[in-house]
Parts: sequence; C-alpha cells; structure tokens
Amino acid sequence: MSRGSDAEREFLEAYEPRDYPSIAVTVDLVVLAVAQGVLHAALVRRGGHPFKGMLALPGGFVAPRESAGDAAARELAEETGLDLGGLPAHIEQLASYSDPDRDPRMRVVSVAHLVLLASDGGALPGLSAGTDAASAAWHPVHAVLESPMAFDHATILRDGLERLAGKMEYTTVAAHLLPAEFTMTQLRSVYEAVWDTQLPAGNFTRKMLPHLAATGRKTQPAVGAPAALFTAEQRHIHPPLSRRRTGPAG
Amino acid sequence: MSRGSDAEREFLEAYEPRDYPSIAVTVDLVVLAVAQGVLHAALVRRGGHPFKGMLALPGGFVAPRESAGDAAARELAEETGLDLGGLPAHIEQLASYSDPDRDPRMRVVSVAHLVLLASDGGALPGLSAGTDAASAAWHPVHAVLESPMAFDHATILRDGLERLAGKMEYTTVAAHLLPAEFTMTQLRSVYEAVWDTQLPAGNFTRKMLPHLAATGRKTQPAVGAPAALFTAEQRHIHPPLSRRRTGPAG
DNA sequence: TAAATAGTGTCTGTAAGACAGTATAAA
DNA sequence: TTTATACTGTCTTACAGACACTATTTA
Repeated sequence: MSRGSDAEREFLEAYEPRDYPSIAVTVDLVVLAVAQGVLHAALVRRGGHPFKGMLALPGGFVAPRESAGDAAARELAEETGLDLGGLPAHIEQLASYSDPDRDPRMRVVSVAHLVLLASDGGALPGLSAGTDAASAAWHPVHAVLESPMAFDHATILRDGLERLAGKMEYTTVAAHLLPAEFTMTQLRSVYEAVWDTQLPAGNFTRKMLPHLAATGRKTQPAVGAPAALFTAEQRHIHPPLSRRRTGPAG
Repeated sequence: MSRGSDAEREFLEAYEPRDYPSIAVTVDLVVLAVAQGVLHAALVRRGGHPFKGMLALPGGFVAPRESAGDAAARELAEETGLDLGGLPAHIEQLASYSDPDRDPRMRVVSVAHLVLLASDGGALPGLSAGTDAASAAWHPVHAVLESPMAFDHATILRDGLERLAGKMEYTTVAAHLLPAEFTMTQLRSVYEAVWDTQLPAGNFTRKMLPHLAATGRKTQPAVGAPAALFTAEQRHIHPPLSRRRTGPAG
C-alpha cells in the first residue's frame, strides 16, 4: 500500500485479506533482430537453479511505481545494454503467462513483450553485459526453438514469433527490424527471414509499394543497380500478404 | 509462498525483498453477446467508491493457485451467473493493464479476457445475480462507449471490441456468438452488429461458405424460405473479409 | 560486354463487388 | 398471387501469381 490513510481504510473495507494474494509480476522480453537473412533472439543463459544452464528470455520484476511497458523498456536496457530511448526500436505487449507453477520458486505472473530492433541486415545490434550477472547473446530463433528453454519461455518465444509473423501480413511492422530508410530488397529479406520462405521480388514490390514512402535517395552498392530507399508508413495492408510460399514451382 | 522450504530458501537467496513488490493480479471480463442485431456487453454498476454508480467490467482477483484463464471462468460464473462449463462460450486473453494508478486504492495489474456468449439473436443470455453484491446487466456496446466508465474499463472494452472486430475478418470466431448450428443470415447479422455496418448477402455467402460445414438440416421459419443450418469450422479465412461498408452505392 | 541487382510490363486465372434472377415457403 | 426470405448465376473489374524483360551500375 504505502498510500494515503483514506485510500488505505477504503481498501481494507472493500477486500478480505485472502482476496489479494501476493503475486509477483514480471516482464519477459522476446527481443528479435535479423542478420544474414536469419531471425535472431536475444537470450540469456541461466546461471542458477532452476533450469541452470538453459536459455531463457531476458526479463525482471515490475517495480511498484512503473507499468509493465515501462518495466520492459528498463529491463531491455539493463539486461542487454540496449536503450530504447536512443534506438529505433518497437515494443508491444504480447500476452500474460500466469500458470501457478510456471516458476517453481514462487507465484509469478509475467507480462511478455515483443521487442523489434533495427539492424542493417549484416550485423546484429551489440549486446553489452548489464548490471545483471547473465548477459544476453543472439541466437537463431528457428534453431533455438528445437531445444527446450527455461520455464515456459519456449512457449512465449513461439507466441512472439507467431505474433510477428502474423502481424507482418497486414501491417508494415517488419520495417522496425530495419533502419529508418531501407530498400525494397531489405524489407523482402526480413519477410523471408521471419516467414522462413522465399517471396517473388516483383510481386512483393507491387504489393508493398503503396504502403511505403519513397525518400528519393538511393543506395550506392558495390555491385548491381542502386536501390531506392523508402520509409514505412504505419498502416494496414488490405488485403494482406500471403504467407504461404510462392515463386517458381518445384 | 507456502511452498516447500527448499524452494523458499532458494527464493530468498535469489531475490532481494524490494524486488518483488506485492501487486494484486485481477481479471477483467469483456463479455459480449448479440441480440436484435445489436452487440451487448455484460457490465456491473459500481456500488462503492471509487467510481460509485458508474459502469464497470465484471472481474475479480486471481486466486493463489489458479491461472488468469481459470480466474476468468470462475469470475464469469460468480458475477454473471453464467457457467462456461455448460454453455457454448468462447474465452480468450485480451491484454494486461498495468498503469500504477489505474486503481486509486492499490496497485492492481489486470489481465483482461474476452468472452463471447452464444445467443439465437433474439434474447440475450440470462444473467442472474451471483454471490457478489452488484450483478451484471446487458448494455448496448456502441452506446455505452459514449459515456465514461470506471477505472480504465472503457479502454479495455474498446480494445476487446476492436480485437473481436479484427479477428472476425480472418477467422470464424463470430460463430461463437451464435448457437452451435446457425444460418448464413444469422452469421451475417453478427458481422453487421459487431462491425456496425451492412454486408451484401450474396457475396457474404460466397465468401463464407468454404469455411462452414453444412449440417443438412434446415430452419422452419414462420415466413420465408427455410435456411440451411451450418456449423463453423475454426479456420483462417484468407484473404480476409473486408470490414468497410459495401452494398448499394448511396 | 558480362555480371549482378533493381525495377517494370504483361499475361492469365481467380475472386470480389454488384446485382439480377430463381427457389421455397406462408398467408 | 403476393410477400418474405434464402439462395444462385453472371457480368465486370481488380489484382495476385508467374515470369519475362528492361534499367542501372561495377568490373
């Protein structure tokens, strides 16, 4: 509590003590970025029991005076060295996980968040060790989902991946995995990395073009034709892109 | 805690007391049903402060040994007299709301759930007063959103409505607002009620037919031709329905 | 001019939107 | 036969999918 005595009295009148069990509230972060055409997740390796040595999502407790969204941004900075304030990043609430036995140590309800970090497709954003003992490192998502993870974090990661893959069908959210200005080919590469498929370039351009804004600038590639640079306009794509594989038959 | 002493010791070693503030976890329910072509929400009127006399979502605390989903089903029964066990109902997690000041009495994180109740379109499911003082009653959603609600419940209700409206574009979730067997016209009426629009019957049938299973049975209406009865196959509709108004120009 | 990548044009098939027409019942 | 509702057919247009072709750069 630690609020005014009026509120305190009102509270005590309204609820029986047994009604408000102490439940710890945490955030777990699904932090994603693309490099070399492969989707990666920032994961920590657990140093202590339970699930010692296994991979887990970064995360931590929600403080008394912050929202889950604020806690997510803070934990992202603490556990990965990344600061949402200075980065082109996208954060959104994913879902909450509340199975009573999801953490064997205590009752924990976790509000999972999805974080998309921009990268130019070559190198992943740098993760520096934070104040926490375990520091985060990048792992290829589709590979890491083959093995078990700590707690219910494999489920959360899968849900986060599915949220991203689904939302990319009908929004330009994928642009958050790229710098502010990007080429059509870069954007298509993000789609191919997340959907784990190939998309025909011509039709992708035709479908996506109305939802992007041309900057007028072009890239200066080492080889090949220069590509136009776009910025994303956050809007609905209707009808959505099709996720199923297309391209040459065979 | 109230767990084994091993777990307790491990817990005490792992966390500083200040790290796990006591935060109450609740569920808030967006309970929806359709009657007379209008979407209704089951709401309670607050009997005490704060927000005395205003409309609020039904809900309550998550118990120490239940998940948020279990709590949602239990609270639905307690506050509305409805029992998920004996009803064709659909429940899914919506989102969590964690602003530190969302409840002036104490720190409360709420995991909102969306509940869809079946009705034949004529009468709404009966709501009987439960053990709680305030009992729920049905209110037209689009009208009730004009006035303020208690806490952040207007936001939650709006989010729930938007979730339903969006999901109806690309799934057969709307069928959960109807009995197990329903006619194409009934299903179209649900779409029109939630989207607050008119849809052309012929094209709606053509688009929806592949996603429904014909039972072979027909209705016996007082007037007009008998209509075929369908059951829904839960599947993705791709490409999705268009929510924008169509039909005769003007 | 060859290689590599970016971008455009176009053909075809499918399906949405519009709406007229037919079918099946009760009064 | 009229009324009311359910359902089907069809015409037009839009656009996705497939894929060939052109454009722009470096070597």
